[in-house]
Amino acid sequence: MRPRDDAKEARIRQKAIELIVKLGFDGFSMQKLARAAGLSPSTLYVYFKNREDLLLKLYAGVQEKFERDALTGFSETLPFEEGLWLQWKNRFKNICKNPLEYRFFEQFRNSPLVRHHVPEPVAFRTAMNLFVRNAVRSGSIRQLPLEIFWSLAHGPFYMLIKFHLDQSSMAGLPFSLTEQKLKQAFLPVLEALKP
Amino acid sequence: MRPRDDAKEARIRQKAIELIVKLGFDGFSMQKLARAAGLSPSTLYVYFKNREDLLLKLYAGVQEKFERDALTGFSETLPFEEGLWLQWKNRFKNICKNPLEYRFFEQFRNSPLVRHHVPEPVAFRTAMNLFVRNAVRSGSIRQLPLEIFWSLAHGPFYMLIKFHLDQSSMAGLPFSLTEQKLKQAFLPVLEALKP
DNA sequence: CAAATATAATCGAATAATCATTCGATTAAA
DNA sequence: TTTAATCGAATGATTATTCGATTATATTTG
Repeated sequence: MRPRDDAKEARIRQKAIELIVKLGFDGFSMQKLARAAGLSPSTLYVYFKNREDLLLKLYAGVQEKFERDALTGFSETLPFEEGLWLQWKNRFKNICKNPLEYRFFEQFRNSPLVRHHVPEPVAFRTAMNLFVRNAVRSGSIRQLPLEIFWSLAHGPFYMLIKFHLDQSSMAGLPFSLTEQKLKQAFLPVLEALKP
Repeated sequence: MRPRDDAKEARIRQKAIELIVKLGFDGFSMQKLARAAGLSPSTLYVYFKNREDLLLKLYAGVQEKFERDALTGFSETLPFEEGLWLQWKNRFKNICKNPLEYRFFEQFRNSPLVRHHVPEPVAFRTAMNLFVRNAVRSGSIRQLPLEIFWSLAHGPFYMLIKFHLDQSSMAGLPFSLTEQKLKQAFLPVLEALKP
């Protein structure tokens, strides 16, 4: 019996993300993917049940990787400022290292496909929420509904990321995010969250 | 000579947005649109040069409407707190009144199509930036790079909108945004921006 | 004012390309 | 020897767009 080639599946996934970021979901097709990955269209169906299954697994894979990497060095018991800053730094690094994956992720999340996505175990989310509860209990931050808290704690971050990836130029020059600028936004966010 | 039917074009635009929100760009086709709008596929090409032209004009139309409505009652010379709160309220109302348009807008902005979009006159953006300059000069807020300022001033808002439209449930119940909750997020944002 | 004309809107059908998926034959490795 | 991976080709459906015929209306003419 012939074994399934893990490297081949990884190549398919990688090429799929590249194509989708370049062409969008509507420009993306199984035949184009097969050509880009250097194999026959029918081989794709060995690794994925169909097109939708491929897209959903792509999304699940990217999400899992981003969440795992965001937890590097993290603990719910970290002091609040330190823990939140670590989250910002981890996510910033991961997005910079995998910009295509992030663009794919955002494209997927804003498409109707996301409704077919089977949600993952809530481990990541509960870790984050535990972190907030500890911070409230220790008096580091004020008590707020979770959605409001996270919008304050991460909203600015993700808008900076958007500016960065779009190379947006609000002032004269195209914007490029650095860890220093990240910090410049982080300190005011702390002010917003203080009790 | 037979006149062009403005109501028909409006119906096409409306149905197109509905279909795209429901099916995504890849599920959306000219034939489906024709059927939904109750006309022949070829009639679409009277009103739009081709599929891409349709999508770009759809986007431009939605953007223009959102920006125009966001300026209702607004002036660059408004006191900072009042002006920013008006922006939040205006945008919140418009999104609640036109959720499909907003979803389409976000889907488009996160797709590669956005690169083919010819940017509009910068009137809106410069109005906003003038507003910030005035606020800095009057000492209402601290001086920050524009991108950092806007990420602080609007990042939390748009994340709340996302929670609202996704009916996200971080706590037990699905999240639904109200003007009161909006205010609850707005006050800390002011803290973040104070000098 | 009524009738004729001009013209763009509209339609249904057709075109060629591309789509997702399948199938039978072949290949490679356990 | 067995068996799943792989392939090339084929399937029928759907795609964007076009075309010639028809329709409706604004304008001009009688």
